[in-house]
Amino acid sequence: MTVSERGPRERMVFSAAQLIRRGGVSAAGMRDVAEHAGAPRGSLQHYFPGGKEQLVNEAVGWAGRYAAGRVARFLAALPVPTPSGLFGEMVRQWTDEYETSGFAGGCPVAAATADCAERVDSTRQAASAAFAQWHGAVAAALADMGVTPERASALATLMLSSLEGAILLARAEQDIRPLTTVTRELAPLLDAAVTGNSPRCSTPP
Amino acid sequence: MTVSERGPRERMVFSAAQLIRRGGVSAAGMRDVAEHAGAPRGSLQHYFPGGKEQLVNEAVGWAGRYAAGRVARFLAALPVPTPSGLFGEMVRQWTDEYETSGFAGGCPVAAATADCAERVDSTRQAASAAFAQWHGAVAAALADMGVTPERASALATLMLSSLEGAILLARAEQDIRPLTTVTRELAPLLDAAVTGNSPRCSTPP
DNA sequence: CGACTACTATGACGGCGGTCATAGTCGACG
DNA sequence: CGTCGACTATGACCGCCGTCATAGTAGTCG
Repeated sequence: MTVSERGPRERMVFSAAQLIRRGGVSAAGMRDVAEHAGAPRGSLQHYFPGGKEQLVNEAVGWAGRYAAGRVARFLAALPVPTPSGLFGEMVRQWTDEYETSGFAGGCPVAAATADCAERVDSTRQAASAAFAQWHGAVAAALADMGVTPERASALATLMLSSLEGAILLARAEQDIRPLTTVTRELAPLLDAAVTGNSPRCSTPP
Repeated sequence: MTVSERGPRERMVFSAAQLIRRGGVSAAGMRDVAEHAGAPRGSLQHYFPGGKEQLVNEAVGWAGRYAAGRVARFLAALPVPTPSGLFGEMVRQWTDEYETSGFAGGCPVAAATADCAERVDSTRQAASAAFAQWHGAVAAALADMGVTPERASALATLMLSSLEGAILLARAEQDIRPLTTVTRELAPLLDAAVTGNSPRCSTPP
């Protein structure tokens, strides 16, 4: 959240991600990024000779690393690690933000994908890598909980998909209900995978 | 898919949705929309005096109506209606497109949400209405299958979220696997709701 | 001190995109 | 025929945006 400290270069990447989050890539002008980062405009062409494309790609990469890093911190915060607990924390990050700061922003990787996936292949690849990193972190966490690697990967995909989609719905409706709904509905399915039981049932009534 | 027939006004709305699907709202220029629709540029300001905002909002509304309409057609195509069967058809529409035509486009409502949700409230409302219409159609279909209204609504939210998120991942990775994964993983959970059993288990092994 | 590199500062340029203004076509109706 | 309304056609305007060019500062090393 803090923009201060760390070099101006990193600040600009961070600010780019913040602005992309809100209005997509085209709404994140280079001048805006510099101003938001409190950095001189002239530094943009110095640090990012590849132009906006490079800046956007680095912002997407930063978001991927950030999301993956959060997974570890979520795990550490859980008293007893469970798939539903992890997913709940991942979702809670968004409900907290939306409740305290409003529904201004979405996922920067999602925005970059929607805006650039077709035209700018390097950005699409950056988004793919970011999702892959995030997915890998979640899948590894699930595997640590005793889920088989194949199902861990599949469930991680399901978690990411549901979260991204719920973020979208929540922003459109300006209501966190989609987020809470997917958390609640997915919880039993997620936890069922950790027992090593049938994929369907976990705890009988 | 057909651009021909129907008045030029409707064609332009349709074309706008098509272009928004690909590169977001900012990539859908007014001149591009007119050209893509084979309509005269001068007609834009005649049919859409509200400017681009109106055009985008109508495109989003069109997409919502289209998605809701598809639900009914999917139901009709199913030999025996089940929640997982419906979801499979909804997903299949996307896997079919991506396999035959490439990963060029996503959901226009999602793109409009990501691009305009914060700045243009009328567009955000249009997106919310579109999602609501789509959600209502899915929930009604589930209720017809014997799912209680509350769970039908919750599962519809889950289906929409997972589908939208999987579309995003699929476009980034240029691979339909996220789509097939969510279909497979969600199927037992969805069908479990139709039996009226416990929310967790349906068919014991 | 001089030179060199890293970084900053700012103005200009070219293109694009939404919108407006103005005029033109065409059919209907009286 | 005249007029009116619906629609089409085009060019111009203005602002924004990414990029480039050029120059300036500052710290460092020889």
